[in-house]
Amino acid sequence: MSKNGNISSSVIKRLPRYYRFLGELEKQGVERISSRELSEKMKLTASQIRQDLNCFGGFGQQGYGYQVQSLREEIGHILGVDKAYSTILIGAGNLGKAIALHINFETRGCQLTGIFDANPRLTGETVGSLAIRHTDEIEEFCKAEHPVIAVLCIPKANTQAIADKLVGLGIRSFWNFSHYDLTIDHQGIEVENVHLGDSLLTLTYRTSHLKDSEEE
Amino acid sequence: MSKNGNISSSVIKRLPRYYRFLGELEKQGVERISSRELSEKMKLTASQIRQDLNCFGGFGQQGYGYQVQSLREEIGHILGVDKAYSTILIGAGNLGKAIALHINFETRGCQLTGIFDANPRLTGETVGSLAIRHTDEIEEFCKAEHPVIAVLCIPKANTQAIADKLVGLGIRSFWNFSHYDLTIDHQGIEVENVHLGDSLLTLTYRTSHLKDSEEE
DNA sequence: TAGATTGTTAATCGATTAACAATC
DNA sequence: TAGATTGTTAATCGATTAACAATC
Repeated sequence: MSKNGNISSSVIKRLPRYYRFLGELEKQGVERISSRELSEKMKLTASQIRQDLNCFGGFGQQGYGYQVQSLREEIGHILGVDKAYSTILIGAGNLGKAIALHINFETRGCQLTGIFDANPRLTGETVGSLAIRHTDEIEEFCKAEHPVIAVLCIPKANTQAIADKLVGLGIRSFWNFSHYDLTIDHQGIEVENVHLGDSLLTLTYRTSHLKDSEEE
Repeated sequence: MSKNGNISSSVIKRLPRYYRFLGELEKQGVERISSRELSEKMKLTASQIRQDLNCFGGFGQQGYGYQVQSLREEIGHILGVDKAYSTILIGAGNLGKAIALHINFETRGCQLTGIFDANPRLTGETVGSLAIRHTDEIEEFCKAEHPVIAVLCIPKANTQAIADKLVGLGIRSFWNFSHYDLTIDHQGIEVENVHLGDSLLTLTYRTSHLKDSEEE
């Protein structure tokens, strides 16, 4: 069904957004949509939408547009929402707990199976439906459960060492929230660095450069 | 000091990362660095670094490189780390609390001055050094304190309405964590949408397309 | 001075937009 | 059939990289 070839990373970054908008439309009972209509909602050009969707195959019908439901399903399938990658979270501080509780892993092809923290006082405390385990148990857990994705909510000083160890234990992808740019040399390991601080700082930049606030 | 002109948004997005790396180098006691050395650490081309830094002015010295400390200070100043924009946070659920506690607002030109939640049971509870207020108090608070930035950690259904109201109360920038693409029509309002779910979903995509795991 | 490295211009690459023939 | 809208190719735009003269 999908043409594939080599999809540019900018297209891939837009895919979850298409998926969300189509989900919204589906909820509203919209059955078909043209690239022009969708472009108005998403503030993209219709050209770009057609170009993007065509990377993967001809999902539309000429003269008609796109079937909302089936297009959403196709994109979801491409993204992998129907997977169930076993996922562990390391670091059950404020942010770790919030991520565990706030993110719907299941609808994104992941299944949170373990939460770990180095602080023994947290061991046994539950977060959602999972009990926090001590980090000493990670190795055993990985050998038994073979998690594929690790969410890192730990201080930056430990990040690289822990990630390297996890690679040895079979982790193939990292969702990294520590204030550290994780890089893994091993082939075939994926890293998604999330820098919330950077995000805020660009907002500060734009706030201080607003047209009507030329200060200095 | 800065040339300015019109800086492309891709350069601006890289600025906080430069700032972090230079901070790290400064901590390590490194005094000077060449674009080539920095390019190796940051996995960029030396060309791009020189190109980026030159948008703002000649921070380097030919034959020598860049002074780490002063370059960092310059970039920090451009980003606005020395501002103190009064910032409010709406929605003190798991994520809201974690953001309030986990993000160092001060080092990013912001000052968290108020936390609000619609749930009256949370009113009075403290998060860090701030007591949660009821959302009914937002209007009064804004009229007295004139906050500039709002962090939105609220359900997507309410986001647009609350944001519109906040614009009327003087908020000029939004850091939006709700699962909703906030758009503001008013001129001169900045929005930074953070979609953590999208970030995870692209990681799921890449996990399912790893070279060694061609499944179907 | 010779060596190093920037600032800056030119060349390349990739992504976005425009246009239109194909087709439902 | 006529009208609408896609799929796809060509044109444009912008961002990255390469090259090198300027200069510390």
